[in-house]
Amino acid sequence: MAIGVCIVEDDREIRELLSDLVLASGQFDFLGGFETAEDLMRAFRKLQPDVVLMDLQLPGRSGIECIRELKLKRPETQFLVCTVFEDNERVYEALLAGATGYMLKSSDGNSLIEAISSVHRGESPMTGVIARKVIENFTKRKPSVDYAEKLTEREREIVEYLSRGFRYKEIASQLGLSTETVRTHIRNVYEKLQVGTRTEAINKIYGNK
Amino acid sequence: MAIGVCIVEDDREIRELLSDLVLASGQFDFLGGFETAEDLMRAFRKLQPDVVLMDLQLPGRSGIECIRELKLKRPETQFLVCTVFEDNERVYEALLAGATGYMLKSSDGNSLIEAISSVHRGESPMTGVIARKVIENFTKRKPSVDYAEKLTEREREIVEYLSRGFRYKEIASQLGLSTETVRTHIRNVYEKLQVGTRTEAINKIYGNK
DNA sequence: AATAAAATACCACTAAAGTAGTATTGAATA
DNA sequence: TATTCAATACTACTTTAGTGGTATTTTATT
Repeated sequence: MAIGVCIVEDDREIRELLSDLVLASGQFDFLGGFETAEDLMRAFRKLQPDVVLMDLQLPGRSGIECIRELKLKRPETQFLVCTVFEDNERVYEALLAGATGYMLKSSDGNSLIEAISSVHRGESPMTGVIARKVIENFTKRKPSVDYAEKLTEREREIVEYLSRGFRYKEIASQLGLSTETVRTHIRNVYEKLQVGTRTEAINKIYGNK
Repeated sequence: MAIGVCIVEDDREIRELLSDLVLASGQFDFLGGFETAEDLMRAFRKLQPDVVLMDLQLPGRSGIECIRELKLKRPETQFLVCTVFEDNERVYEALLAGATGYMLKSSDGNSLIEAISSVHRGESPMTGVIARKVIENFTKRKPSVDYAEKLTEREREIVEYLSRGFRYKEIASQLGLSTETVRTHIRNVYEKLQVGTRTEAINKIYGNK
């Protein structure tokens, strides 16, 4: 069964160029070219594409937002960004949103065709320049602040239980405390972390984001 | 001025194969092949290579340790890993240590030659498979497919919001639903995952550690 | 055309989480 | 020694989360 491919690109000429490329290769099932993110989003459910070749700068909703939403709906679809930009910020955003490949419009046709197969195989095609940006971005990512350090021993202990989904009274009985004490500790933790719920606290400390 | 290249590889046959490749290309100034990390480290100061082609599994000190030390001494030198391994952990470690390219021994000669020029130009040559691992490593939040698969589109979407700590009514307004609908979806999610709280659901899907 | 699954929505209820204020005790420390 | 911090604990209250039952509409599938 052929790989279903959609293209989102506002410039008509480029869109047709890409469509021709995909069609001419004979390896894909071309499902359609779209001018805007909204157009794709409307058709997405019906088409269920395997790969979406996506420009980032679009009229209306940005390609990045579009990827974020659609990737949630259907994680199997691979989003291959194809744009003229290769600035750090955009690459980073796109990948965080769920893109798994990042190519430049200046790439030659064969590379693009190969990139489409490649993302579909579960790889992440990208140029060496972009790969370097990705690496720089993620080797520099430091654990910002160690929130856990702000907490006392007891608080850390309790947060650990919190993160496992224990109830206040369960934590209390585990640690031999009163439920009210647990409640107080948690209140203090939230105050220190500047959060208001269990989930926010866990995300802040264990960095689930 | 030609690019100065060193090779570190314990297998003599492969080392000579790589040396020949580098020499035959005519693009590089081949500075020497080394059997161990220690050997390179002794000669490093004198040679001041632009690019080091480096195996990771070596007798004595590991390639990763070697990169860590030498990259500190001379950041201009680009370390291009060339190994048989492409497991997540090793890729991650090598890049953190200061490698900027990661190729497989199974690559063909031309790709390797091109990769050497590429790292020297400030790019990060790597295969699509490795790029995917890098991306996965730094975007995290890889929902366990087994559980996520059991959920419908809408449910996955809502769980994502849940995991970020949104309240029912916040999710509802984000998605343009009634709070009661959100509540119903979440109830169904809990039923499918056999859990009873938000935190348990998140841990089951996104994996707590 | 009939059926199943997904998405939507409501009511009523209980349990748990979170907010606010306060207080006591022991240990460390300025 | 006076003070701060960590740990303990209480009352009283509001908000959010989770449970159970039910029902309508749309979309896919047989």
